[in-house]
Amino acid sequence: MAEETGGVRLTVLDDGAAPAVSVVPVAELAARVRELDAASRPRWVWADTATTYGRLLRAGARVERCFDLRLCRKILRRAVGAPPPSDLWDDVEEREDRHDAPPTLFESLTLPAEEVLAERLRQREAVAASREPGRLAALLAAESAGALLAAEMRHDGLPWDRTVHDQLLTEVLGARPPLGARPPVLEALAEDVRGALDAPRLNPDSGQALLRALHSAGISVQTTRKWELEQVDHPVVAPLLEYKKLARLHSANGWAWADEWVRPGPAGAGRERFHPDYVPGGVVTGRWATRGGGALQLPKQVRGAVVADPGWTLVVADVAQLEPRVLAAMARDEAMARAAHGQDLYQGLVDQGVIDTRAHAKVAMLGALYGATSGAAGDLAPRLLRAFPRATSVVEGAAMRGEVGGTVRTWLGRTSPPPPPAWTAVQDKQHERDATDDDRRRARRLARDWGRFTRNFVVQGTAAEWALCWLADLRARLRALGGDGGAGHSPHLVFFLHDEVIVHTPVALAEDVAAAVRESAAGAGRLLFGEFPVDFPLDVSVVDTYADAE
DNA sequence: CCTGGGCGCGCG
DNA sequence: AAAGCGCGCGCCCAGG
Repeated sequence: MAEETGGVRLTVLDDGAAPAVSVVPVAELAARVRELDAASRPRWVWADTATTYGRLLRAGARVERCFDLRLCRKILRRAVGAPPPSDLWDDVEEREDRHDAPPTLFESLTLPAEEVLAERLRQREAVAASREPGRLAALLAAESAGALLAAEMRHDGLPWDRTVHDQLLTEVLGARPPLGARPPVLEALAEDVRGALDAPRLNPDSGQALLRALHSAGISVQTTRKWELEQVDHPVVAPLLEYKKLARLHSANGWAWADEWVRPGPAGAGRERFHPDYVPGGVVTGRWATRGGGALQLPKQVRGAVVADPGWTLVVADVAQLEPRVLAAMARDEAMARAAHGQDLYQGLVDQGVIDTRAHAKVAMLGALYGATSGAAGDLAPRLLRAFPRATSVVEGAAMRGEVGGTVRTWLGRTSPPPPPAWTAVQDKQHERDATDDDRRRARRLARDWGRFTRNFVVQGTAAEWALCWLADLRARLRALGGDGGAGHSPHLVFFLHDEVIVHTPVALAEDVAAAVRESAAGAGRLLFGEFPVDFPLDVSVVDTYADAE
């Protein structure tokens, strides 16, 4: 599918048949797409899902499957260096690399029909010629399914009760202030802070001024971070920490935020909608990012404003300890999979006698995934190595490749970026004749930094692939439960956060949805890791408000 | 005046 | 206890 002036060009490719080309006027597009999708469940191919599918959604059409050429190209370029450069795509890639593209450019990425077809062929050849075509193909399909879902969730929005939100804000901040002013409670707390520090003109939003005022009052902190302030015994600490917490709420998810991101919902829904702008593939590891609205940082404080429509409910599900489970599976580490059997992997480590307490198990495991070297995590690392040599070798191997400037790949073949030129320059410098100890220290430090990145990349990236497979399968199951998948009357996904989903569903279907969520999780595990015995247990709650999910 | 970096904190 | 991964965003502040 390619957009043209006044219409959209559809080219139907059927194996063995000649391509059938038609140009559909925009006014007829939705009906035509619905008809084709129902008749033959095609895989729609287009340059960019946000552009084209966004338009289709607004016109009232949903589709089952697609290839997002822009996202697939990004993956393929890293993974196999193909498809080859092309002037038409270079612009897109450059803009993405520079991160300075105005959103409007992204939102209207269209290409000539010939280019869409040519690019699809180039990508198909690149996959076929790759080392593991099956896995890469699965990754491209999952990425594209994610793109469909992101567009749908953006379009449908997250049910949001502005009244609850406003009450919540007013309760803790006081009445809404004029634009740019502090709410009364914040102003009072600022005054308390000024009094306690004897700094009458202090603006507590200024980190530098605050640090100076703390020092003047005889408080010797290095930073103004929360955890450091918590160690200090001084009357300023309580009001200052409260100020920081509320100031954050006010600026990040306050009234101004709601004005910008919450809009009226569909007619008859009764509830408004928060419309975040998800960016599939926006993180190097394959996780989604967001652009505006901060949907991936929706604080627990305001989750009470996420409320189902009357007659509807929310099914909230999250995976317990996704990343260590993914590591066990990709490493084929059966000992670790045994410890991961059941709901609580960290307790599993204790029960298997690997580590003494659950708290230690958590610290040690996260340390292994992130590359902690010091503190409790560093001390516990040898125990994990002895208990789970296979899993350990996967992350250690990834770290070693990163430290020497190599790249690593996720389970399905998403490839890490090479280190930046400045990194390589520093590594080269340390071997020159006039290199100083300082140069060598710097090079080693940067090498270890990059090693921690590649170490985490393989696990975080594979976890993101699991989550995409989970989403794609769940989306299909929900469509089957609810007819054509329109958001008006059938269960649909409204939120996704790395290892957590929210489905908005008519109350009568809540149990079916909960079952679907579990089946999809099991299916994602089998799709990626076959019969390797690793569980992906979910915490599922059926609630009226997100705040009530555990 | 705008822009980019640093900081701090929200999320996983 | 407080560093080890990936992000976005709002705020200050220095530099142009």
